[in-house]
Amino acid sequence: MIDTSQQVGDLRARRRNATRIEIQQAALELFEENGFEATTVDEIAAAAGVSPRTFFRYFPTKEECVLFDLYGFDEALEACLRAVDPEHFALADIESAYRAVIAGFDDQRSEVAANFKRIQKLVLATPALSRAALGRYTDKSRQLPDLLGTGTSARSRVHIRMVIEIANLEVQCAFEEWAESDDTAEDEPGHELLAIYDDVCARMRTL
Amino acid sequence: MIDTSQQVGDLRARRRNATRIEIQQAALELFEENGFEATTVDEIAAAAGVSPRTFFRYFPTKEECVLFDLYGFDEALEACLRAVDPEHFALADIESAYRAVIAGFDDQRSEVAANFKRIQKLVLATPALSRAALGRYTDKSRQLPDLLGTGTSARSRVHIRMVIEIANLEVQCAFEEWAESDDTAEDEPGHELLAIYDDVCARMRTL
DNA sequence: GCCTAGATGTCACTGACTGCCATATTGGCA
DNA sequence: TGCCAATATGGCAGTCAGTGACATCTAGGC
Repeated sequence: MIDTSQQVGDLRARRRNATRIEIQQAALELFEENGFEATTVDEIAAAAGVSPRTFFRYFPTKEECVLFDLYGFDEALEACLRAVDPEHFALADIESAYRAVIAGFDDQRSEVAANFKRIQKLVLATPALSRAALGRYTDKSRQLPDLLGTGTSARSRVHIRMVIEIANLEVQCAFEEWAESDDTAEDEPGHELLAIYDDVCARMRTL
Repeated sequence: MIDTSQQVGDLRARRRNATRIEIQQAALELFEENGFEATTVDEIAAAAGVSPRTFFRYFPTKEECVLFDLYGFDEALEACLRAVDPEHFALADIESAYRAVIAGFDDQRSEVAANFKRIQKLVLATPALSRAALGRYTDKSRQLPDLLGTGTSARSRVHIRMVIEIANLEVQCAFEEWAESDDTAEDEPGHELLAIYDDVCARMRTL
């Protein structure tokens, strides 16, 4: 029974993901066309061919239909970080974890990368989305200490959080520079991003 | 004419500030009593003796009636930073600016500090307020580069922003530790905060 | 081809926030 | 003192995000 329901869930999960992507694409087009504020959820739902109520079954907020982690990057990051020893936790550890995720993100052909850049541009241009994206980063930086070390002291928890926040800042800056960078004549967008990320990390060290 | 209106504005501004404080106090009590989400703006307005419409003339959002900078700290910080040379802009510059603001905040007797701690605790306990507070910090980190250097390059603008974000992170951590610290037997709350802040800055250097 | 879980739609509702217009207050001036 | 004009306030109607409840529909497994 459990196996059956899980397999069914697997099929349904794929469908759900497909619907999510459809809604997101409809939303992105409307936001790019008319702006985030001027677009209502009802319009997005209509464009995606679902009811407004269904929209909120897929995304908890209007912002989240842009920011939702469709490709499981958060999970990939956590997997990378679980291998790290919480006692000797340094900035380099998260940096390499992020690096691995960004590299894998490069492997998955440019369609995903293009969508990401589209989203990133929209986020940069929309205050409400910037705030929501920021909230996501911060949520991460508060969840990860709990996930990493259970027996660590309060002092080291703060240390871990600081390290994570700085790593998040690096990623944010890298994504921003990447989104602002010239689109013309880009053969390897993901690699490009990786180079920008490394550069930002290097600059961070010269603080 | 201009002088007159400014003097009138001065008197009215003081009244407006008084009303703002009244609304904020009413809001704080209700939030502490029933929680942020469970409290409606209508209830706050009623408790403060104004109409709901007037509430939104004083604060743009429900969150802002907690976070609004009643004491002009942002302005004080900007004043401290204006004296800095944008070309040789280091983390220590913002740190000392924040330090000066926090110290001045200590001078103004403990009533202000107590209110701040109250607010800080509420913010920590309320996700919606945490996000809004975060947004404020980030807005600052995007405005200050423009304010500091007009002729600086894009590269140094990013550098300035990074420095500011790190400084903001230090302040956030310090405020959090301060709010979480024991209330019992505190003679000098502001000085206490200053010590915590210095400690956080020192720890940040060991990243 | 039925049976049930999960997906979807509809409806009604709350609550934040805004624009508009009428009214009340108040500081400054004749 | 009493009027004028700027400003503050209230009331009202409306938009829109988000939620709960209930009915219906769909599709996978037997």
